[in-house]
Amino acid sequence: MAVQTRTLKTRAKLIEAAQNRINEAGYEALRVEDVVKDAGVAKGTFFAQFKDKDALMDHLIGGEIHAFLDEVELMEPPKSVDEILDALMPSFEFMTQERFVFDVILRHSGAAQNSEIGAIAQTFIRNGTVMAHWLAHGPFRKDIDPALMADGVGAFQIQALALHFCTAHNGFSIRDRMETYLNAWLLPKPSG
Amino acid sequence: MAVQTRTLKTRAKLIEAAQNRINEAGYEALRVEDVVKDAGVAKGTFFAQFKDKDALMDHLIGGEIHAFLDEVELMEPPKSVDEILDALMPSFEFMTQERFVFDVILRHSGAAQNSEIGAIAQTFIRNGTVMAHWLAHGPFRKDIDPALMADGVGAFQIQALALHFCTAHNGFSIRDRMETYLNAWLLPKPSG
DNA sequence: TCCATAAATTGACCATGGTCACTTTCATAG
DNA sequence: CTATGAAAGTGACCATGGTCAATTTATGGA
Repeated sequence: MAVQTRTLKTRAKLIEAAQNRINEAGYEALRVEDVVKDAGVAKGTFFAQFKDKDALMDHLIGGEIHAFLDEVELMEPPKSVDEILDALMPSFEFMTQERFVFDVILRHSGAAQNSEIGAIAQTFIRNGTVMAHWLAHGPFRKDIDPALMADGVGAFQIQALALHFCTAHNGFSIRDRMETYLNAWLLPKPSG
Repeated sequence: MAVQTRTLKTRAKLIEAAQNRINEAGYEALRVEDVVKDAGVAKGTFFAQFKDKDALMDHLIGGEIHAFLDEVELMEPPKSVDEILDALMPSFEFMTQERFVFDVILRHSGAAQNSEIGAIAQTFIRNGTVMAHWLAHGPFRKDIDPALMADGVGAFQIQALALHFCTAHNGFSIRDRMETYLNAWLLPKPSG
């Protein structure tokens, strides 16, 4: 039998309840019990809709990041490292609003361990595609594949975000650190 | 009053019990209840010794990585990307033995959120120091700070390990992917 | 030696994510 | 319209990490 309308409504209720709670108290404070109570369904129903709590987080956080990418995709390809950073900063701010959020992103960034690819993992792929396109058409190094360059940007992104939460490495903002990384990665000058 | 001998013995018993369990069934299967039962202490005692289960994991996994670094520090500075990879591969194998282990490492790599730096975070710092020394003395690009180069190697390391667990990106081994990354990062040829 | 105080330990208890046998609701065939 | 099987939903229950007031044990001074 096909999926019933009922199911979609239930799912929507759960997502709305969760989003409201998050708007009130942040991601970390979200409790499944609160969500099902607000949504007016039983606990088991939650887990019929989402494999686990993390799957809901993936959906919600992934959704936000996708929204940032919607903006980003409308932009002209950047002409400099600085312009790349202008494009990336909004999503960086979202990702660092809570340590918890970044942890969820980290867990899902590599990819879904359970074969099916989640929303967050998708954003990384999408991000890579956009970035590769940009890098191929901008004033950056030409000795390596744009896809590889994009891959590297992703790696440095994670690194810069991770160090942001690190007590030891402070004094540098994420943007400053990213600028250093990207200049060295996208505009190497090994002769000078 | 000072720390009592008792405490050290208790801690040692807990660590030994945990390590035995891990040797039997792996990291993911470790249960605090089993550990305290084997060690012959109450549950509360565990949490007097370790802030939480993750702190024990940090201690044990960090310890293993430190052991790899002990080996690595005895080596001659590598003369090529290939030799760097020879040095790194053993710890990569440890880190990828279980998805769970890699997740713990990820969580602690950035650094301890709770101000005090943990064993895994220490290994990343130590790794950076060794790597910076190597890179400063090897046949690699000279246009950027060795510490920055080392930072980048760390970032690519995480990336390569993360992609290893990614369903989508397979067909490449960690070593192959790292080789591509490091050649592009340490030996850029933007003119050719 | 004995007491006072701090350190260490205990285990009942709690918080919370997740499961599953059972019930209810829906869609469709006859 | 009803029977029937599948999909959806339920909530008591479980697993497991973590807490804390109460208890036991060690230490150093009088």
